[in-house]
Amino acid sequence: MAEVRTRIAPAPSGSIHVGNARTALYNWLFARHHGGVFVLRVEDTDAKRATEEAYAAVVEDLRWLGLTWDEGPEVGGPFGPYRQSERSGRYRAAVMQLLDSGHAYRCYCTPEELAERRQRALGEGRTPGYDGHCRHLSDADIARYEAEGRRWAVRFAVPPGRTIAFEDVVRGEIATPTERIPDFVIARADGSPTYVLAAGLDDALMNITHVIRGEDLIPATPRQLLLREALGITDRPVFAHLPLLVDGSGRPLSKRWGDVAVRAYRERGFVPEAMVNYLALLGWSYDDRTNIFSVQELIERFSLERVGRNPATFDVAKLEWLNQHYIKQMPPSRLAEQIRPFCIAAGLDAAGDEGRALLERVAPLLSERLKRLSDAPAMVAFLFRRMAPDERAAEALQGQGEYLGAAADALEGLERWDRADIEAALRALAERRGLKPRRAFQPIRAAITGTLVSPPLFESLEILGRDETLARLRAAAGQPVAAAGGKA
RNA sequence: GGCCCGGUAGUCUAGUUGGCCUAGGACGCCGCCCUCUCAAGGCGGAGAUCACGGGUUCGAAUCCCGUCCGGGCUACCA
Repeated sequence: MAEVRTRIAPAPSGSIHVGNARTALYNWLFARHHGGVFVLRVEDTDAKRATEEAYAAVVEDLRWLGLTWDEGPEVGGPFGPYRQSERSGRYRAAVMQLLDSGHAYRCYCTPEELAERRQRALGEGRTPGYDGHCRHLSDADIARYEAEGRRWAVRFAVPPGRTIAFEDVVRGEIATPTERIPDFVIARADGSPTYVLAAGLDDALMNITHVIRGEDLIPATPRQLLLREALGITDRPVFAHLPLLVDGSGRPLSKRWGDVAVRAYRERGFVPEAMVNYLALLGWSYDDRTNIFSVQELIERFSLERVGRNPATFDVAKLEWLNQHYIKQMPPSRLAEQIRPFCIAAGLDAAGDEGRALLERVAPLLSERLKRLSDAPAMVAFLFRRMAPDERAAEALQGQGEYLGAAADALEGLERWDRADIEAALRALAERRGLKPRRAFQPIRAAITGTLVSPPLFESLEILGRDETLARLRAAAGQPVAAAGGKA
């Protein structure tokens, strides 16, 4: 096989949809697996939506996912430009060629006329596609339309009596009689190309060998094949149409259901490794048991043959499980860096060196407790500020004043302030009082963190520091606090 | 309406040259163990008449026919 070339061709309408992210991932994995080229082509022909910010968001998302492109905007390549807005000359030339060769014709029908005929066809139970009205206009008709000042679009003249077939890697053969393909628009009245023309032509011009895209584009495929043929392009790419991603009720993922933008997942504390792993599993499987794949493993194992055919439901719970897995694997120092922005956003003073150091120290306690990076602030807030006890903590503190004072006393004289000695002192105290560990430590946790759920207690106290620990215990005990040196 | 694609537990899926499937794995859920809380980890459990109905066959999730359900396309959107 010649060099494999795949592409992702997003419309820059902001942060990319997770469905497009999956399509991008499969294209990328396929290219990497075969040592081929992954192309990024921006379909920004719809000027209304294609803002620079939206474009930047697309680029940012792809980079975040790690889907580096070998050719495309910002990196260039031999088949550029890679933004369709800069390729209009090529589309125009193709349209002219098709017009000249009789493969396409001018259509003078107005949108109103089309809508009306369409309605009528629907009302009479007929197939609503274009009726070929302008396909064989007489010179007189044309002269009249021109005299009326009508604008024209260009339609492809679909040849009758043929069947266009192609072999879809995931679905097998798909054949379409040309009778079912109405003459479709390839250039709008303003001269701009439609998707079928632009995407199909660019795929050919850029030597894309494997077109991997959503199954919503299956009907576009025979049209693009027809276009290639009419343009004299003899080779054709391999097609693979991926099943759609749907929500819990089987509908395509939409804003109504929840987060559909990749950026939303990043902002909600998911890490790219988890996202990539999860997306890979959504429609593809390697065997009957493996769920965890590093990017390298995905590249080695990915194949279109093992892509499924049925639509997949996006399940945040499984994504979270993977996210937790990758967070657990992360070196603590990296985890500390990753959670820092979330802590800062939550209002914790984690921006400076002191805050950074604090996060470095708690990170090991967090790695097995975070489903999302965004869970971190709530768990570490007590290290940055004193917390008013919540309802359950307040309850646990009832009548514990004397005990908490004793705990403070037990800790005050420690020679070394480390986890092991803190634990030994508090366990000894519990022992003396005949308290079960749970009953002994929860009041202390409540006094220190303001809650009954926190990172492990002894480590937490070690990190908090002696002064602040004693101050909080004494405050909770109702005792005067002797010159607490900690932050409050 | 027409054409196309799909239908294994709540979810993702394995299995599709028919027998190794009394349908395997994972997430989630439930229980137990561990335990200073929460997690993590270990162990165990519930959960699928393989959409439904026929047929072929000694034998079907796997083959054939029909039905139902879901989705896509049917745009001068992509």
